[in-house]
Amino acid sequence: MPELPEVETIRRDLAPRIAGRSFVSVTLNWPRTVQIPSPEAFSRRLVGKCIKELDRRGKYLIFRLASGEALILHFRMSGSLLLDPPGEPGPHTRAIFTLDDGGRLHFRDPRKLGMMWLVEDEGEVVGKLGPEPLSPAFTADALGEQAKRHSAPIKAMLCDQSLLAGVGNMYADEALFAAAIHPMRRANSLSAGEIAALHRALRRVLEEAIEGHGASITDYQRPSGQPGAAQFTFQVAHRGGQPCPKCGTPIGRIVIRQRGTYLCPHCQREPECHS
DNA sequence: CCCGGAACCTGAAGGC
DNA sequence: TGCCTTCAGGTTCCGG
Repeated sequence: MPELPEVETIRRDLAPRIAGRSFVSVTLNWPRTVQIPSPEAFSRRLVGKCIKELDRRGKYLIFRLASGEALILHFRMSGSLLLDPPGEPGPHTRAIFTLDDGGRLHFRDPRKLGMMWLVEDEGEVVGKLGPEPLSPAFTADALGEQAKRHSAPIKAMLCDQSLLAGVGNMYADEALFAAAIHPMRRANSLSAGEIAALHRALRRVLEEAIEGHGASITDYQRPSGQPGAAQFTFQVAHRGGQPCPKCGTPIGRIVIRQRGTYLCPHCQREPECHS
């Protein structure tokens, strides 16, 4: 599931290879991936357009075009973007972008939940996102102010894209474990010390995952087809039943807001039971 | 405002 | 072995 570190890896891998290239053709095998405009207009308008730069906002990958338009991709659960994959396009290839140097970009997405947009104003798609967790603007104070205003479980707050961009299920669990905070704790119950620890943990967990080129838990792969290695550094995420690296207690799994949540029941103490 | 639940999807895993 | 059910989860939308 591509979250911030996975999308950032795709951006870094791809940027030097496709900056300055133009689209020669666009083939849509699953047109419903396209949100804006119509699939026909999407393909037609992309042809001939030059890629100025690749950017990322939260979990969105943004192709800034020389025309001023933006091609935006979201990978949701199972999407990946492959550059020049060997052989014929696989059965899960939903779109193929051919570039003017012969390069081919395959949008692969087994579960068909991925999305693409071609827009004049990227704010139309990414305008409502919260701050980037790795930007200087995201301070511990900013996180604390945010937390004060929310009584929801802290994990739900971390995963809310309008409050913080790019953190999803896996990295929220990892950050909360690193900060020794139970994911069910109400956001506005966290002490200043806990907020500071959580802020540090978020940054460290995301930076380390980027260094590991993302986590290949299920379908994610780098544009080269290689897997990432960040999953090997996970302490709790997707490690139910295995011993906690800090204390040896078996990692537990609970459900918060319909999402599987991994935690150490010993290191991350339960919030007060209010019967 | 806050929350739960469904919908979108299909491959994998579990039950019988 | 094989069919059926359930689950996974990011985002959006609907309803209580």
